[in-house]
Amino acid sequence: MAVEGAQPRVTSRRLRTRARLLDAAFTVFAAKGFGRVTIEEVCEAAGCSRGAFYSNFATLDELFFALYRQRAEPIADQVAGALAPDGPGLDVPAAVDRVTEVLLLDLDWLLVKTDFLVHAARRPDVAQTLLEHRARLRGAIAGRLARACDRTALPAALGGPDGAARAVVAAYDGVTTQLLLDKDVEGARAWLRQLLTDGGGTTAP
Amino acid sequence: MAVEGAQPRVTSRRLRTRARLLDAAFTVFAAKGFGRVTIEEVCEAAGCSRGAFYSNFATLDELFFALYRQRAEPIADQVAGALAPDGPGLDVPAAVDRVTEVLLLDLDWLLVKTDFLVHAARRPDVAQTLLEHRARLRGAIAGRLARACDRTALPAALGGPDGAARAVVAAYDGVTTQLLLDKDVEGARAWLRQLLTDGGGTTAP
DNA sequence: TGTACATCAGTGAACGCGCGTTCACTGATGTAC
DNA sequence: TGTACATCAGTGAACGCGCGTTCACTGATGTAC
Repeated sequence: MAVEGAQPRVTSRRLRTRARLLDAAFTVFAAKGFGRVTIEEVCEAAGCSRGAFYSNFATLDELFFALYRQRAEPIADQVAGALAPDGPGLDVPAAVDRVTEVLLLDLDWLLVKTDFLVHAARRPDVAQTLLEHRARLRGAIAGRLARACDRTALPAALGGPDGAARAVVAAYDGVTTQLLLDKDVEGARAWLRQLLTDGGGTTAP
Repeated sequence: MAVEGAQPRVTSRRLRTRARLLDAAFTVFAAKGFGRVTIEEVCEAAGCSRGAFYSNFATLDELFFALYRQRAEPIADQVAGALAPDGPGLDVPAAVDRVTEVLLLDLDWLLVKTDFLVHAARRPDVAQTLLEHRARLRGAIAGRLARACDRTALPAALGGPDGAARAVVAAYDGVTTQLLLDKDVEGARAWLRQLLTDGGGTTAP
């Protein structure tokens, strides 16, 4: 009779519906942009009724946020993985390629992520979540750079591993902007590789 | 009797209404984001009827585009002005401060600009306009760097004035992303100053 | 400069669609025996 | 394992608001004399 954790039997059916809604949301948000999507469209793409939507989410905002979490969280792990030591020193070109693979693989995701950014920019609490996610990424990069620091001279202007990590993140953000417009994924990768490899200070003359 | 240029007497009244709509649009778009704004809201903020809106613009999209052009076009000029030679060499810190003043002055504008970016990312023709605007900015920077190039050694990784200009633009874009989240304008300026000043290779040891 | 006129920018009421939201129901899923 | 039951996830019709769009009108603005 006690209400317990108020966890009302999370059935597999429910899980499936939720997953279908999230997948559909990604497709529809990527195609049209968050602001132009209706609940009805998401439901149609997910192949379920609007009632099913309301059974799982209170608002489109909530679905959007859930979608962001679902997709963004694995990415920080993957980046950390891509930076895992492959030896005593840091093979900058290889690491850059691996990280780029994770961060710039999917134009649709960049689109949704940027939608989420402008959304977050107007809601301090959402911005907080995004800042924390970014801090995790930056931390992984800074940590890796710090460990490699004795072998790899970082340009002084960057101000240590922490500043360098900040610069790397800014480079990725900057290249994302360009990428959204020219859709030239290969160009973006090549550019980043050049900037971060030669700029990173690993190559001896 | 001939239709002539079909330019039907652009009255001052019309000009005033149009300007009011554009100003209102900026306020409302900045506050809520393009996707969440209604024609009615813009009209209310502009203090005119919806009929007046339709007399001046066909769609919200059209108004948004007009707003972008109106605000973005002077900026390229201002950046070019801020980079005008103040002597034979290039005073990097001063130039960076002046450009930053133009590009990162107004958080509301960054918000609207980013909205416009994601909008453009889904419409190739709009993206083209934005790419051209960015090319103008980049060209102004590259030109200035080229002229100063004999005195100022650019890091080789950047690949000449053109590549360096690209890097500078990416740095601004990257810092914009961070700025939208943490709203720390002063921090962003300081960071850019450090990165571009010391990284630019002007300071002799 | 003043007046009479023509045009057309802007008004605001009216229409109706699209979509968010609700809710009585149905049948899928999990539980108890 | 099979059956009977209870729950609750998901259905889809219905409601109604908000807003895009239209249009007959009014009065501001510019023109001609």
